Amino acid sequence: MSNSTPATIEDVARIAEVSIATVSRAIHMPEKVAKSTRLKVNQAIAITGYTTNAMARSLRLGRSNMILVVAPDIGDPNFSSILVGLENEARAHGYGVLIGHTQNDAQRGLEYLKFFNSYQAAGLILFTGILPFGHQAVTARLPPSVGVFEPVFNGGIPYVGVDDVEGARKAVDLLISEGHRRIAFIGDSNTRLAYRRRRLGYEAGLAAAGIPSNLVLEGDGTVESGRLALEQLFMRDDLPTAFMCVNDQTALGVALGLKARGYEIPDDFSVTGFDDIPQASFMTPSLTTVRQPRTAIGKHAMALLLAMLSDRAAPETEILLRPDLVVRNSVGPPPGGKKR
Amino acid sequence: MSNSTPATIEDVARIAEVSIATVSRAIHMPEKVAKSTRLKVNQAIAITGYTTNAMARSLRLGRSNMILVVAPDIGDPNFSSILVGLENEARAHGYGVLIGHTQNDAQRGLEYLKFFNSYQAAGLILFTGILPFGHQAVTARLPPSVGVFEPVFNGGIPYVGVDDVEGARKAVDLLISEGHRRIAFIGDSNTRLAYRRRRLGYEAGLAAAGIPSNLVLEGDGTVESGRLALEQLFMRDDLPTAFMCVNDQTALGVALGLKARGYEIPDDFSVTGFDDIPQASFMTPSLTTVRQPRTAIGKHAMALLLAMLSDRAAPETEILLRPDLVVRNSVGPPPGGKKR
DNA sequence: TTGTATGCGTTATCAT
DNA sequence: ATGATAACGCATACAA
Repeated sequence: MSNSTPATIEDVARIAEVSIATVSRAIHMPEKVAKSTRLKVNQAIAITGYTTNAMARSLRLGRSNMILVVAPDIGDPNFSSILVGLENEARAHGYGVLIGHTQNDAQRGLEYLKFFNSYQAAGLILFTGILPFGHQAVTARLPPSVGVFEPVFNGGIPYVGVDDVEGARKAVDLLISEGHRRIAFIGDSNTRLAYRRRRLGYEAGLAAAGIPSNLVLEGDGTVESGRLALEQLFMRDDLPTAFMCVNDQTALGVALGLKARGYEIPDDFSVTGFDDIPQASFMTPSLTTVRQPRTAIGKHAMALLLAMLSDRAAPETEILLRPDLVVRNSVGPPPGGKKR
Repeated sequence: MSNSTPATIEDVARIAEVSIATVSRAIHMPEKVAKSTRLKVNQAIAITGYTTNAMARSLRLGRSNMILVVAPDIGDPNFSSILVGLENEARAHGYGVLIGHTQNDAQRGLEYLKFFNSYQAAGLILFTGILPFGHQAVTARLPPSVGVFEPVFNGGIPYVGVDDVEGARKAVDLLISEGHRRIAFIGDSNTRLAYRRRRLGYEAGLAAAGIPSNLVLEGDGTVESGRLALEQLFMRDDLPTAFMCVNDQTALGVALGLKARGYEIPDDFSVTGFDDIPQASFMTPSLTTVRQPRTAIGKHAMALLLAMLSDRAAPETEILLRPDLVVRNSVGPPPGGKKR
């Protein structure tokens, strides 16, 4: 059965009593081979337990069936669920997933470019908003690539993400429908497009309800920044009845700060987040937030990349998935009751 | 600069005006080559931006420098931090990390054996406690493999984990030192060795303090099972003052159940967990638990595997890292106050 | 429909 | 210290 050295195409050919060319054809172009021979070959494959040597194949083809997935931080809790989608889709099409994380280190990014080259990877999935390798030099002829979450700096690379505007809009709309009029937005001043779009959704919602622009504070997306923003608001004595946060971490910070000051959520204040990270459902109160369909994003990103590899058709440049509002317990009517 | 087709060893040889054999030597056995030639070669490499074609190399060597990491569920939040350790260590030694998840599906496991073969992976990191491929057939000659968290069923494979007994011991000892005497253990009836060991630590702690064996309930490690175990205890009207849980999920379930019944933690009951999953620090109250040094586990596992690959020395069979007790706010003295 | 033969880029063996 | 060359396993152009 499993002999010391893996069976090669020659072993199969010998047993099937055909040439190696025929074996190769039987595998890759079955219709070009007589039914009877095909049968013999398949039997021989079964007997030997033959598996194509991917290295030899890639060498011959000048391209491997591996996809390199580069993320700034593979330890990010959001990353794994995306990875699931990526991996499933890749595997289903006979591709392997090679992972690497850059730790936001440009040097490391360059290393990965070499790596990519060395492994003749067929394509690239990019998690960072920016190209991990020096833009200028490489941008010209980049391998088939797909971004996840947001456009890759310098453009030209299609990406799969979530409709942040719509997601944010759903959150404000909920708040407004509960009767809130003074709604603060705790944003993220980083340049990530996703964050800017969430703010856009917030503003659009306000505008649609005829509410003049409200309080916007920019943090940096961390728990701490949520807490800080809250303190600022208290200092300015300019309190909203609801806090709409650019992500769940920020919302967590706000919730923690509110609790520390002795307030109850959602009785005294309402809070919403964005992303639906795992702990969102375990906070007290559990957080009303906007869910990123992570596995689906991974799946779509990989599917798009694979499509680019087979067709040479110009890919869609942007695929936005529909985010869902996850209603939990951090939102209620404002203290004075539902205004209208 | 970055030409349409990557530079090969021949390009380098031509520019350096040496043979390809010399280039190869200059790279892999620099001491066997004259200093002056070495210099020329290095310059040529710099000029061309040459990177070894990993496919060709692997084909020639009969083995690639890729490590296959197989986990039952790469979406598990615990997985990513381990992955960081694995990836860093691998990369530092010039290895790539190929990932796959079996979804606990035996069929999928078999598929990965083929995959492993096809990619000529140099080694295997196993997350499951059991071999993903049919044991009997393959066990005989398995590739160099290392388990993570716990021994791989059927043994023979070294693994890196945490000292569960010691970790559990630290938790009971804390509880005991706070004055608790009636300490329930909510376990996990699954066959995972780690879980059994945690119970062992619990019993050892009790024994050391001269406390007769207490209440042990077996769940299945889920949030729900924690809640259920709690209900059973209430039904039996046989309440402890502290709940020591086999993992954080279970502890979460217990905490939720306690809260639902209107009790305060840690005033009415103390609760401990194990693992230190991300949400442990965000629960209210934050959970006192035992931390798995995840990144370190990954790092050690990969280091061990790599060592096995270079030395052919028989590896240590078990590496147990020291777990740390993370003291947060879910433990206090029992209601009656610290006894004796 | 099938077989023969070439080359993909390396490393290692054997000469020199 | 260096060079020529074979072989790794495969896919395909070309011949039959």
